[in-house]
Amino acid sequence: MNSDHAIDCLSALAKDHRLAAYRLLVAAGDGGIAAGRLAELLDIPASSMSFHLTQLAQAKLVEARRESRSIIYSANYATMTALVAYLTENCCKGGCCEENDAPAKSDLPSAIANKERTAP
Amino acid sequence: MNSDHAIDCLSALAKDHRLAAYRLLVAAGDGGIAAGRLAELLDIPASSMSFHLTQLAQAKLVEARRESRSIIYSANYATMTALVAYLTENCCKGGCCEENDAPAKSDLPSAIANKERTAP
DNA sequence: CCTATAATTCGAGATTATTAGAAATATCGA
DNA sequence: TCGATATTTCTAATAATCTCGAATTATAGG
Repeated sequence: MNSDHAIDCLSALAKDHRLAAYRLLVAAGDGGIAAGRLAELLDIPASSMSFHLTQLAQAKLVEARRESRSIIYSANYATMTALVAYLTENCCKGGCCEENDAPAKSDLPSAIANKERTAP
Repeated sequence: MNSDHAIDCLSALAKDHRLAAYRLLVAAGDGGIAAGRLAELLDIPASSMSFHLTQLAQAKLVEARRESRSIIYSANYATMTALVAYLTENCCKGGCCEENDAPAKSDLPSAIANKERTAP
């Protein structure tokens, strides 16, 4: 996971409808939930649900499979695991989270990370 | 951490300038970085930097302290720890992340979580 | 008190996201 | 093939967010 993908994931989860949908999918497990059923549960129009599911799918947080007329969505746990690892490794250095063995090669551009003060 | 606060945190981190700023603050440790220096490092106007720092502060991901004329920002690790815990407990159930001892009382409204199908 | 420095707040414009109905696509069963 | 169901794509309106210069507030040092 690089910071661009992390931002995609964070954006995808940063909206109540989508976080709720994602949590329902996690709770549902590998069986997943059909798009229309999710729209029903969240009480939003099918086209809006489709829009949100596209965001989650683009971030690879969920996967879709067709099953007869329905399209069944399910959580992609690998991406969430990678997101949590990214946050732990890049955003907790030395401060939070119990252990920090992994050095986590930074993708902060060195031009920024090492930039010098103009007037010391 | 409830889902509202989680969404605040996710939104705050879901923008490149803010994620970069947060990561710089994590790297800087408790010493923190002054607002103006962050603006300089990220190459954006002070007013824009201030806008982003306000978002991070509202989510409680960073803290501000005045030090003479400067305002020094530093990462609040407790919030990131809580966010990672929220994601692990509520968004990984049974699927990702090694262990899942904590049952994590859900704040999914039961009206949604338990809603019945209209046509079974 | 005055000036310089460091930040924030204000305000308006630009950009990006979200919503939702209507139209289009795909599947199934008769 | 036809009609019903499930979903996505298109479209346009609405809403939210981001940007940044100008004005404002706070601190420090003559």
